[in-house]
Amino acid sequence: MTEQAIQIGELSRRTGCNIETIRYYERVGLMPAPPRRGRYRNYGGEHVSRLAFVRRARELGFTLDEVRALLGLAAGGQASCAEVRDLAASHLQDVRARIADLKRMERALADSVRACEAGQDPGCPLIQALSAAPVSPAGRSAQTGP
Amino acid sequence: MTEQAIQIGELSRRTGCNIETIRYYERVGLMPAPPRRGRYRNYGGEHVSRLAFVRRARELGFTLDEVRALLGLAAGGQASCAEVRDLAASHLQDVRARIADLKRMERALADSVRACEAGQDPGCPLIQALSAAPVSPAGRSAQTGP
DNA sequence: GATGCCATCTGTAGCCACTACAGACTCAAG
DNA sequence: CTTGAGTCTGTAGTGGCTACAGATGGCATC
Repeated sequence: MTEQAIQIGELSRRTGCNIETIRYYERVGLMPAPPRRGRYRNYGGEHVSRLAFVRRARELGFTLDEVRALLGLAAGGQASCAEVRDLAASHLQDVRARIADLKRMERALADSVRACEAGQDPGCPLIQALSAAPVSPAGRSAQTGP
Repeated sequence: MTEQAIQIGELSRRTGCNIETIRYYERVGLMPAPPRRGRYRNYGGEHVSRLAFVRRARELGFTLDEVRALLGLAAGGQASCAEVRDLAASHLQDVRARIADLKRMERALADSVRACEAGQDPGCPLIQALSAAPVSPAGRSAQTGP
């Protein structure tokens, strides 16, 4: 029979997911509490695929809440395709915003490091830049992101 | 006199830094405990610039530990320029790695959303992609990043 | 001098997504 | 019987804040 139950260690090996993380997913309701043999958890094929799904969604940067939503939609047949797409599209916007943020950092950092390497100034240019005052002495500033 | 002390609210306004965050920085040793008038904290110009420094470093994505290091180096004169540059360069590498990670996500997400929009497949292509099996059935995988 | 109101104070708990223990137990092999 | 690997529960820690409860402080107004 190919339908044998596996233990948490084997599930971990098959999905690349940490054992502690698997138990954590169970606690927060992302994974169902599996049946037990004695006190040991017993997983079947459906658990392997569900956990793999979760992991792949996480690798795409979805939050656990979004993953929960995706799991719900995945169970609901193809009627939910539009909802899935919306969720993904909105997450994509997030990701792009984060990339833009990081690119701003990258540019500023690269500039400073280059200035440091040129090394003409009196005092470290990077320290100068951090000490100089674009924090608007009379106004308030906006945070980086929501 | 321009040398008057300000309270935490005014410091917050001048730096754009949340009051609770200022107190948090004091707790974790990023900001010195200022003198007090009664039980109220009293800040001077040096606090304004230090906090502004911290905020700018944070906006560049430095961790609080790195900011601590930068503050130490900033106090140490120009001898430390090389160390500052190294710190910034290594942080720059981090930032670039994170950008690369996010770009991978972005590509995968954009592809899936596009497939969803084409909408030929039986079942949502995004759900299909998450359900399909590139999690290496026989091996283990690496996490996204440290 | 009593009242109202805002600012500030301390201390604690919550967020996210894990990760890391401590200390008990189960089970199979040697 | 012992040993060792695996699993169990429960709790606490990470980073970088943010939010709240409940107590004071100080000033203006009546």
